[in-house]
Amino acid sequence: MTTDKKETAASDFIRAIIAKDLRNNKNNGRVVTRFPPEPNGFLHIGHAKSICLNFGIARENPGGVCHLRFDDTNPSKEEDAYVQAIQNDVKWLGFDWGDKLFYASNYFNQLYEYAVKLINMGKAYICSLSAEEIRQYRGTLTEPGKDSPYRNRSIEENLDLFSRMRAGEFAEGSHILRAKIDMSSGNLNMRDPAIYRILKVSHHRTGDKWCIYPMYDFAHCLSDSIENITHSLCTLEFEDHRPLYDWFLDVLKVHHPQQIEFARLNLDYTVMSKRKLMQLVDGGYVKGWDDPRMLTISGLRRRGYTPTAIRNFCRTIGIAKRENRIDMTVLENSIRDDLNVLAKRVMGVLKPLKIIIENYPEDQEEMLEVANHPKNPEMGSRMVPFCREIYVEHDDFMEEPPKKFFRLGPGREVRLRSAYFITCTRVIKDDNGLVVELRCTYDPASKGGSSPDGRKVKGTMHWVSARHGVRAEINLYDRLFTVENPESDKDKDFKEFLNPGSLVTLKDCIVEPSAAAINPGQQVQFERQGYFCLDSTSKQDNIIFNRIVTLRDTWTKIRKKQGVKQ
RNA sequence: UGGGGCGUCGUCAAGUGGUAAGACACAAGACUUUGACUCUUGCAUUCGUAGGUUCGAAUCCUGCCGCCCCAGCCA
Repeated sequence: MTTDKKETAASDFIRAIIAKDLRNNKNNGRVVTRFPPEPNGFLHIGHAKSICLNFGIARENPGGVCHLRFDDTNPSKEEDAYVQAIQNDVKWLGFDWGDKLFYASNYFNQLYEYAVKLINMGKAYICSLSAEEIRQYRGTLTEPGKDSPYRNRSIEENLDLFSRMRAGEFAEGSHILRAKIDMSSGNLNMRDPAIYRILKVSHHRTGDKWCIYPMYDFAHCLSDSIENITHSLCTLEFEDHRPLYDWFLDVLKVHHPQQIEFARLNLDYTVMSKRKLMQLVDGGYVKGWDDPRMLTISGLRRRGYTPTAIRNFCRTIGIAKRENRIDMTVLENSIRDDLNVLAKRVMGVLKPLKIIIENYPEDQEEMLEVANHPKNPEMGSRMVPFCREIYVEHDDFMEEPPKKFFRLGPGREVRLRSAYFITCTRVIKDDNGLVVELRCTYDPASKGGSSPDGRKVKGTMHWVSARHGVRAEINLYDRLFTVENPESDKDKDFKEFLNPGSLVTLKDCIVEPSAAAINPGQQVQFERQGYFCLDSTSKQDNIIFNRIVTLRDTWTKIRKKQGVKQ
């Protein structure tokens, strides 16, 4: 079952370009895209945008394919554990690369040959300036750079030096292969960019075979070309790199994919870069890459998000070139939409308040039938135990109820969902004056939740039998940061805006027996509270739920408004 | 005094010369054994701004303003 919104076909400027190319038979009618992550961290919701775009386009076009290619040209940052996690995440999101799994490192030999070819064409040279000197020679944003004194080495010397770089004869940083383009270009990327650097680091796939590694600009365009990619989609910050992407392919006269850039995703109240997410993980601010507060794919999965919800979210936000910052409510809405249809309803009390129903026989217990879904009878019903002692939500009782509060209060009558009407007769407090227990009476005629005399009660509350309920721990998650854009303050580190209340663990929640029996990974709705799932660390004797998202809460809004007025 | 982008509702986003889609948010109301869901209604005489072309401009032209990205041997 799925709630994918296919009826609204995605349409954006990239798909428009591709459709036009197809009409003009530009690539013999082929569409080949690729998703090219660097295996240096976990995928996040921003990557999901790119995954949905690239794999989505491939899926939408007959014969379209999307490659998964690991852009592993910097072994000092990359690990095999990340390539495994990334594959897992892409699959989980619902996409399939078939046999099109590649690595830039697969092409190291070819890339090396292309570099040699460039040298032979007089289009690349070995520069022996230090990193610092290269920076100085590069010029500034407003001033042109200067030619390297090594720029006019002979082809023979360049060839010799390059092969010796490869052979490991030189120290890191002593030499570098550069493209010979234009040191006065207004585009810094064209000022003789680095192509190969010496890195005496072993690579997660090629081991110690190489001690020189190609740079992104060189490796990426050629990898695209080698794989016969037709449309190479990337984010806006690579716009400046496109002339270089084109330069390599034009000079080498090889298949030339079209690079198209789109705006990356920004979401309220979070950060969206692998570097920053890594800081949160490494600094212990969260409990790993899959911490449910993290907007990583694995974090969202553990939190209880569905692939469908994430895909729908990506469709909703669209693809364009302007900078954007999406409301968190859009993401939340996408999971509510999906789970509203799919999730079984159960009852669970987060902050228990005990009620003793004084006119309910002490030794009586009964099973009450409760529907699993209010709109979908096919989801059936279950039997829920009821007895004289029950728990209700502490927040559902107020000793002095304000206007419009239609839950429980002294002398008030409410409905217990699918059970009975009860009336509060007495409030019991502890020494500090805190309400610790309620005494009520019930109306036996109201069994099932309606009264034969037709009288109305405004409030309906969830409840759990105290004798039968199962104790559970529940993690309530809130946004990770307290401000919309934690990265906007240039004087403060983004971590200063971490929300101390982003995780609140409730240890003494009580849930109905059937809730405790759900499968890991299955989502349920605790009525009136929100959507939850079992955490991956949940055990039979220590049940742990994660709150995925709350239900929309009009009452809280009303209360806040009343608060403002007072 | 460099180069590259972008400016349409609070937030996203359609629109590509014919008179401003949709989504989220928000507001009002209906329904309701979840204050949920669902439903109804409202929400840009206006498209950064000033001119120009045109019968007609968010769409074409010009000037101006604002915002973002680029000086890794990261991707």
